[in-house]
Amino acid sequence: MNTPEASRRDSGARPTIKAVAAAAGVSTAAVSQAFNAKGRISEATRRRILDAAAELGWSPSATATALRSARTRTLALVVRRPTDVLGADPHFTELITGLEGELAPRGYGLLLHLVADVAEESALYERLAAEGRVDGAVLTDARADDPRPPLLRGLGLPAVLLGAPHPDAPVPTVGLGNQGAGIHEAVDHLVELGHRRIAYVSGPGELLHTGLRRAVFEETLLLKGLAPAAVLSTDFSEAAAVAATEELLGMAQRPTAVMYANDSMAVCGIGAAQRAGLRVPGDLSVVGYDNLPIGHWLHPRLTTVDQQVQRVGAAAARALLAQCGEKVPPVALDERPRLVVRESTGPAR
Amino acid sequence: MNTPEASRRDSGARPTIKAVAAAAGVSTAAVSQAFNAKGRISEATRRRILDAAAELGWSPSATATALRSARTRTLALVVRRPTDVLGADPHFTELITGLEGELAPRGYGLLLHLVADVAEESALYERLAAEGRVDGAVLTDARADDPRPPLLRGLGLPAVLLGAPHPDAPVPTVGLGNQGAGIHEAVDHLVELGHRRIAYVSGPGELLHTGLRRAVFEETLLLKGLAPAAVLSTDFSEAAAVAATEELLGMAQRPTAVMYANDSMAVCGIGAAQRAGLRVPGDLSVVGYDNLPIGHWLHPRLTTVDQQVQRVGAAAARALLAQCGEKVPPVALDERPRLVVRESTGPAR
DNA sequence: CGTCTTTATGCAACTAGTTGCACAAGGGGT
DNA sequence: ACCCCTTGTGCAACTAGTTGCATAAAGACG
Repeated sequence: MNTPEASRRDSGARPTIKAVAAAAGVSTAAVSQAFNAKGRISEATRRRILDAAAELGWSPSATATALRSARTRTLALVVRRPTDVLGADPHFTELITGLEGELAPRGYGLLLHLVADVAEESALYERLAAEGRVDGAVLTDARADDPRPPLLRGLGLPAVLLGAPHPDAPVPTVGLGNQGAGIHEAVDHLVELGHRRIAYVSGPGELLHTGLRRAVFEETLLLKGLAPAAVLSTDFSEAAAVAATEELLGMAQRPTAVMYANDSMAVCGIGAAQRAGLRVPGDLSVVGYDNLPIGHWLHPRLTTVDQQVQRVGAAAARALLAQCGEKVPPVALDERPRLVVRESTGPAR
Repeated sequence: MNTPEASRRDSGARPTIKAVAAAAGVSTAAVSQAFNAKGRISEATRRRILDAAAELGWSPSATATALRSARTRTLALVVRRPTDVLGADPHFTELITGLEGELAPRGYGLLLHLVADVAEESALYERLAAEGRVDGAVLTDARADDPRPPLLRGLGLPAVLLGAPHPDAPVPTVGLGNQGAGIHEAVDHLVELGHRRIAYVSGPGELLHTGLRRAVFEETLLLKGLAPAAVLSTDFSEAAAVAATEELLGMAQRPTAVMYANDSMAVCGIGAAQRAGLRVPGDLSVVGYDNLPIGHWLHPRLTTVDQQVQRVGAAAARALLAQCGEKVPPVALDERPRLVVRESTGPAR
């Protein structure tokens, strides 16, 4: 009834460093030193302090430590989500998995926020910085004239931007090198299958990665002496993907293959094509982007471009931790996005 | 070159309450009172202080406030993710959306953690509580003899458990009432369509909601004088869903309809059936659970059960905030899970 | 013109750790 | 036996706000 275990649990108030110091018969300074492996304490004293702390179930208060050190051991991830798109892209789940894998073992936490637009996102960073709530931030979806890197730099908040590495960006950029490689491969693949009328369904034009991929798509086709059958922009929503697909299928010379800016849209596109009575890949070949797990299990299995979102997430976490003063080896991202050929692409009719 | 704007941005160190007090010609106590609408300050002084703070770009340090008040204005969401399942279920994205919608406007943050199993999850709560990093936690996936509610109660950490409301649980449970209603409706729907051999693909047996739904499935069939064609348990992974579907399709008397414990598995099941040469719903009817956005866009569109994950998330956030001392009206969850009939179900052959 | 009351403001202690510096104790060398 | 040096430990100040209590200022009233 009165084991140390029980008494620890029962005491409403959390134990403080003073309680531990009293229990071990030392000063609070000694307790602090024992926990931080600094100063000079005998191994015996150290043991005794650690035992007392374990007995009381004490860990240093994150808040007090943060106040003193001006480091919260918390990083921010802000996800921008158009109000009309209900669920966020599973892409983010993958990214978070990659980030967490690096943060958790080092005692860092990930503070997640959802915002509607860039203005709200900027206001949030201002608040997070002013309140000192986080040590750094991961910026997703780099866009042309992105206001966030200069903003965060001005706020003195470490940050990494996900996307194509860019030499003179205000904040370090993390992403697979040669971002266009996957698109290039995909176009090659389709052309080799005999496709000549290939369309591209892009994301919002202001996002850099989407613009880049679209440009690579057009350049690669040009190298083959072909012109795009069509290039449509969407807001990444499922509804827009379906609408774009229907528009493509209604063309006088309809494309025999469509490449989508992400897997979610590709899946919707396949649905739209099938609903229109077309067979994939018999009548229409489809290529996605991201290599989400679900693509492997659909019928037909989705041909897509793997850009290792998790790995990029891990690299971003490392880069950010390094900026926060942690001694962390960087993750080498020497690979490039790669085409994963599955069943949604086939010979042109 | 030297606007207040610029000088604010340039000064490396964040301004403190002292700087604001000095700028406004008052004491730090007055600044604190101005920001917290407590004590008695003249409106004129208040204005002057607020202006000075705005000028300097100052907000109270979240860390210092947290130390003094013993409240961090941060809640934890721990997602348990089997190591072999790569991406987390989009279900969580919906849940997070619902939570964030309530937390953000009140200045609360969501600390997200991913863990491999229950042991790791418990250890994490112990650490979060000992370090005082969060004010409360959202517990997902209630399981039989769940160790987490008593643990969090012992740690003195407010919590809400998502799932079927349960009167004498150690922590409040938030979820739609009459959890079985959706399954009940779905079985009715299938039986009306003439199905007699209906199978159920369940999640891990130790999860309460999955066990409950499976039980309701069996009871409802029994009321109709039918027996389940089969009931299989999986770990919620895509691979397991495909394996279960293949097993069902290989039966001597194969089922004419399959109900899955979530949409992700249902989508994989449709893929597996189509790959086996069956048509959905012509040869096999499929019902999912969750009403993920993607289900609306597939071909065939997925018949599923809507359990309003976002709304439940919002209710959970409110319930937790109320426990943390915030004055928040509770969200009424008088609705029940409802069947959404789309195209993946049809008459039995 | 002094005293009482009301209102506004500041002082100082407090939250829970961390750390520079001073000091004490013990051992070894001369 | 004395001194010095090494090692271990504690005091007190510091991080950035918040708050109870004291006090000052100003107006009202006798």
